Amino acid sequence: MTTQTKAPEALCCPIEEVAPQDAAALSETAAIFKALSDGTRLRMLKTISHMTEMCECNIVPVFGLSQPTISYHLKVLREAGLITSERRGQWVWHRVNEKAVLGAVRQLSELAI
Amino acid sequence: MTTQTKAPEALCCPIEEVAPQDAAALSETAAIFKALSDGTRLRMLKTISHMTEMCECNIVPVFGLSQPTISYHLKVLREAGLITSERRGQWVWHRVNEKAVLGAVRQLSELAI
DNA sequence: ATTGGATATTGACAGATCTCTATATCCGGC
DNA sequence: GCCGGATATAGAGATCTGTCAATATCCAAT
Repeated sequence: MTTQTKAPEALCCPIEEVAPQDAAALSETAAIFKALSDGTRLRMLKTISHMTEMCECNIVPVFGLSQPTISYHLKVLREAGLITSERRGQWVWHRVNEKAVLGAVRQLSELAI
Repeated sequence: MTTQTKAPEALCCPIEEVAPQDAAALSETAAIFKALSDGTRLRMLKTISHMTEMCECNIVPVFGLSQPTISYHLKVLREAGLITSERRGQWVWHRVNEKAVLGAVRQLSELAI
């Protein structure tokens, strides 16, 4: 925050901020993208989506990572709202939350307008 | 990679990996999402998109961050392919690369199928 | 109640990320 | 050629992230 740059009005574009409510929506979207920003988590999502639903015991052997690490990634995805998890007896089943994914898709699309 | 979990065939779903070429595409997509996973960068993208194109001297005063930090974020976005930058005289103008954004949109959409 | 397998949590560590200050580079005008 | 403003790079520090081993918790079956 040191070097103050001053743009000549005639040559540079006028300054315009993102509206506050947009900024709030964007930071929520950023949280979703943060969850999506890891190759392992993306592959997990893709795999779960493809299988419709999966339990962790079947996710673990696929990714070459420890069970706690997979559990951690599932938690990140869950807290971002990208998957839902349901316990059935001993196992916990995970599925992709299409609504959340499509919400992110929409936010992202708007950047290309 | 310690605790081996073994799922009973009858109760758990069969294991299925993501195809290698999909995995490669996904890790490329993850790189784009990594660039999108920061609130500041998302707001920058939104602002640039809204203004069609912007030069850094006008981006800097909007975000309350130092010029080098903005320069860094622009570089991250550029290296992810999300913006293109063109020098005109003293200034560098940035615009959103719609193609890259839409590519990410498509990858993301497929997770919700 | 005890046992064993599935999942979650904790603590630790290496590496990445974001931010700054300071400085360098680039470019147009004088 | 020099100066001043715009942009880029380098170095440093604080924080966040992904991973593991160890351990705790939960559940069904015995």
